[in-house]
Amino acid sequence: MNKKYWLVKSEPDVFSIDDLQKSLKQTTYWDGVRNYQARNTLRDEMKKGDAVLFYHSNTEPLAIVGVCEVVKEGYPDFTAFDPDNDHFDPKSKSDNPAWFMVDIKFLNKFNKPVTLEIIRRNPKLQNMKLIQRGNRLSVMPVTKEEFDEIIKLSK
DNA sequence: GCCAACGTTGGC
DNA sequence: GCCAACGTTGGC
Repeated sequence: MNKKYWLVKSEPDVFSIDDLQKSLKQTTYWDGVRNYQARNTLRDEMKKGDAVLFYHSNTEPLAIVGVCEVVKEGYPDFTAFDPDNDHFDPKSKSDNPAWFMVDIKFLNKFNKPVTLEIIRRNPKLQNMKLIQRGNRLSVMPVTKEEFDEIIKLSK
């Protein structure tokens, strides 16, 4: 089974890589994704052991800040069922869930965050979905080559 | 099924 | 805080 590579975005004010590192077992459920394309990725494509780049959005600096891994594959995002939860969605029923999530575990935090600016300037990273115009996906695929290049840049 | 209005994302 | 880009909603 070939390992795959992904990138997830998070606003550090809401949930940062440090929050992940401090979480119980350094693991969290990746809830609140309410976009169908990202939902399909979470539900169908992300597999245990896949590597995930952790990106900080809406902050300074905008950067990929570390790596985590998928430890539990797609299952219903239960926060959609709870009317008191910010991510509540009445369209999603427990017997027919609309939204899914995976569990991710902290692996490491980069000594040198790889900023959006560095990524934009790197010829090998021009095809990353992250820097494509108008990209708003919060979960997206990354190629092995892109992943390896990001790791190289983080050292 | 079209498309205008609206809400959200996220870089700047 | 602004606003471009884009997804979703809902009237028709």
